Amino acid sequence: MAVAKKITINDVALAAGVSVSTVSLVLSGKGRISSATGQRVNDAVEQLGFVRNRQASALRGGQSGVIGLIVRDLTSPFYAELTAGLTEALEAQGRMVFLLHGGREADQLLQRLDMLLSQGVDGVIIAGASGLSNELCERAAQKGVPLVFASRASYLDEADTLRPDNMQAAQMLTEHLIRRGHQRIAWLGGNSASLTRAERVGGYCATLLKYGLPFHSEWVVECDASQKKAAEAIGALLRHNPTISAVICYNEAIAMGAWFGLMRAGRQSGEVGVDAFFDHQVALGAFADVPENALDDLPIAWITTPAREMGYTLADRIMQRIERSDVAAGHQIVPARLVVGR
Amino acid sequence: MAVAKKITINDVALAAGVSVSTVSLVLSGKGRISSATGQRVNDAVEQLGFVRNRQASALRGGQSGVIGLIVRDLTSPFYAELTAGLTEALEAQGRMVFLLHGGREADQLLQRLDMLLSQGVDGVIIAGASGLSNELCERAAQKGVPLVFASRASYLDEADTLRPDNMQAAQMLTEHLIRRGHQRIAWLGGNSASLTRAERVGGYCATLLKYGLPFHSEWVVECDASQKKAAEAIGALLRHNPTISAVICYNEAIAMGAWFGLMRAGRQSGEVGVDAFFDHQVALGAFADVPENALDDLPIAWITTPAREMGYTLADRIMQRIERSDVAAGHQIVPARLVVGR
DNA sequence: TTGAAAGCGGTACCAA
DNA sequence: TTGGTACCGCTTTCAA
Repeated sequence: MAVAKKITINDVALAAGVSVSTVSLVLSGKGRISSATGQRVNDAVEQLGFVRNRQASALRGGQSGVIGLIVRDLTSPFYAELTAGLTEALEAQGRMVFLLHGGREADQLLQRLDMLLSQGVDGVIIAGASGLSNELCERAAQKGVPLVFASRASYLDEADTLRPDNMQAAQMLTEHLIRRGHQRIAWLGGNSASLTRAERVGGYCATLLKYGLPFHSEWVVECDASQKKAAEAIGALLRHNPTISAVICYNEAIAMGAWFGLMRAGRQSGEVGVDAFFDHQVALGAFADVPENALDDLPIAWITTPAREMGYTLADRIMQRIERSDVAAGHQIVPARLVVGR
Repeated sequence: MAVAKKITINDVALAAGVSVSTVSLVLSGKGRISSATGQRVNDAVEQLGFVRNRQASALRGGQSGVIGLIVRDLTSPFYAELTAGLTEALEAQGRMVFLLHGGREADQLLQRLDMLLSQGVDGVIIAGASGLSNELCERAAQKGVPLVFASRASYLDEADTLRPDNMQAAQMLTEHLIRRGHQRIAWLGGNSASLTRAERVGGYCATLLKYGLPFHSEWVVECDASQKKAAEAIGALLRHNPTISAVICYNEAIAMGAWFGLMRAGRQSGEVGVDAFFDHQVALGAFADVPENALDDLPIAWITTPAREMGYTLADRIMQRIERSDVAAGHQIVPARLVVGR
């Protein structure tokens, strides 16, 4: 299978017996072309297996049809889902995604941005940057390339940002538990240095206050995302505060561990019936990255950020910015979704 | 922040007081350039904030520095990890990844391949295709673009393929359990239509035979990737075959469910001591996609395919194919890694 | 060691 | 409705 000579519009023009400009017009659907010529050109394209070279077309001034994406950690389900949503939406429009990975540091990001710019992307999305962004914004603006941020918390102040509503998510979850009759609700997991967590805890706390329910700082427990640690932590928490009737878990791992911990505690105290296995006296709520999680067999109320839809929204947003320069940069907030386990 | 005039090598040449060809030479490090001129050019580049337009450079004949990746499902941890590894390795070389998503059907793949080709990629990787690939291979070969497949099982016969060694993985896991003294080992999970599963079951079965251990087809149980179903299935399995002392689980969800099932069974039979919680009489082994799983607190022997390293290897392989056309296409097999839980 | 100029594959303006 | 042609930004002979 030898490498065939590259097929260009010249070849197509020759085969169709027209000029290159005509071929170009047919390809882009512009100009008024007689259907006869159009037909002949398309036949030639088909026959020769011609694929249009977008680099050349972009070079001349058109759009490249490519969006650059710099994502902090593809391995995290949240970003994986977001990326999937973004590429899906973009592909549906015949556009593509340039994927760059990692880079928390400002200069690394800048370098990656340059890579994208040098490839002639139409727009850039940075998912999961935490640091400030002035330099980045300037560089992109200088090149006339729109830049949009997507993150999990409200780090950036001036940039065009899409982010989940962490407070509202925590409120929804807390309210759900309250409506289920819980009055003494604790918090388990996360690191107090996390902004996402801070926003969530804020929502939790505000909701308690709103309903006139007690808030104790000892009921907000930090914990690594390890099942074992979570199991131990919830055990200790309940031992010291036996009146707690519901616990909000910071993420899946914490929730799993908490559930184990409850089971163990139940057994040890000998208070639980035979089928307490799927039925606890302490209710759990939890934040989860992805809805279709393998853990959704658990009797837990999950609240999730629709990461895939964030991807769709991002696609819309960046396309708007690309197509109309008058779109104002601003913050857009994505609401969370409650999933009540069986 | 107005859009500054685009800066080209012409501007750089002007600023440095040399010709464009000289600038080009300096940029690509070719030609013999006096260090004085080189310095002046680099200064100008720095000052103007020039970024080289790779589309133009690729158009003229150079490489684009871009690898196309079509991945079946980014949302699967395995492919996410693989993608992360690939981009990481490629970025380290100053190259980039075009990400395309989905497309199991042959014509969808073909269409996506065309998108990549039209962007002038240097090579294409398809991760997770199951169908045959003749058309794809031809199309790529016709364009002179190397094509490499990465998959989880040996679907493709003639193509250049990288894949995990499912048989060996199953062998390792089975042998591990045997060395731990288990003689009656069952299999739980997966769908019999899955080729990956077939390869794994093959390895499991072969190892049993090799050690002269009993194999019963009733001990190989199909099961959806649901915790609840897995818990029920393992319960039924052990009820009917109480002599089974170890179970190999097809994936994480199955393993989790199996573990629950064991716990429940233990409680119901009342045979287990108080701390049987982390200590079962039936041992579990499991396949897992990603090593650093939240589940690794469980006392389970995991076997994982090093997906990230598969990404690195893929990067190497495609680069070889790009740089030297004499590299033979062939199958390359990635060994698995055993992780013995605490 | 450096410069001039001819493309790479398209697009789009201006004529015909 | 079509064709001719000057570019887009860069690389690469070939001369100077």
